[in-house]
Amino acid sequence: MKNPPKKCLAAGMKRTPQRLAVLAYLDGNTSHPSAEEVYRALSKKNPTLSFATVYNTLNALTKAGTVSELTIDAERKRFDPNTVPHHHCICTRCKKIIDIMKDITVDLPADSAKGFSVAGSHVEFYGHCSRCANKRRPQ
Amino acid sequence: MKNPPKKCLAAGMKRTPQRLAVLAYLDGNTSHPSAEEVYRALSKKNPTLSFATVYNTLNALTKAGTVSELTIDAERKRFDPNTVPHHHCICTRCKKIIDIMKDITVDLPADSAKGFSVAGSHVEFYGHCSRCANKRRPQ
DNA sequence: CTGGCTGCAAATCTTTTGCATCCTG
DNA sequence: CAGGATGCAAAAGATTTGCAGCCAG
Repeated sequence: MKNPPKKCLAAGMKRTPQRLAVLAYLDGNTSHPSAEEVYRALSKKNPTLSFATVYNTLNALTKAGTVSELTIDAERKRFDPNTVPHHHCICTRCKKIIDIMKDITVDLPADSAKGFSVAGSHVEFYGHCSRCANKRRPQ
Repeated sequence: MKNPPKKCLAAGMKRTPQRLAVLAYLDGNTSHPSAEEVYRALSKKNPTLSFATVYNTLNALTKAGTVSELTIDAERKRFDPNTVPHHHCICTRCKKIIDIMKDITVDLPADSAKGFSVAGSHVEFYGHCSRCANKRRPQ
């Protein structure tokens, strides 16, 4: 339960130390980091790591389907190693994003979008996380 | 049904021609335009309109609650004059965003996010719109 | 070896901001 | 008439890209 299977690079992607570092950082990470957060976290131990490589790697991993790009934060892209479809709770106070791994059945109401064929859905719950619900100030 | 009540500027906001133009463009608009689209659409008729004013105005309208800022497109912010909570269908082919004005009941599954108090929710349906479902190429 | 990767810097794109001027209330 | 609003240009932030050198396969 503590060590989910390590992510692997998709076939055809060279196993460079930079890519493996990004992959290791993301693996099992539920903090939905932005590219900058990935860079900052890794540049300490990998002084040569460049911003461009982080972006290139994240984009390559996204294209390969190894990670997902989240459109949840208007200011920047966030990345999620959890590629299983799931939903999110977003704390409007501290901005924390919590994964909801349970299935949620949502049906497109009849007569809503004529002829739209649904392939999937994503639910965002807005509100206060447990910490913020009980405090005056965020986090 | 064709002319929804005209949007008004919030109390305290000066009624400048630029703001009224942005407001008129957005009123009843269901295309979820980005700041650039608003600017491009209006700069033809309002040659003096500046990008900065469009951004300032959109931000002011958002703060006043007159329009909503959508976090649906990873590339840029989009704006929606429809401030009634609603949901969206997103065509993964032509990128069209269709409003779903019907209520959708979504419950946060028990035991999901301990202590999270839900204030609202937003559902995004992914799939193909009617046009794209029947064609080989987008739109 | 060789093409894919990397790091660097410069370029792009989106959005914000400083400031002098303008104009609504 | 005053303070908020505008336009311009520059700044800031996020992301991408060109290119020469490097290294995994």
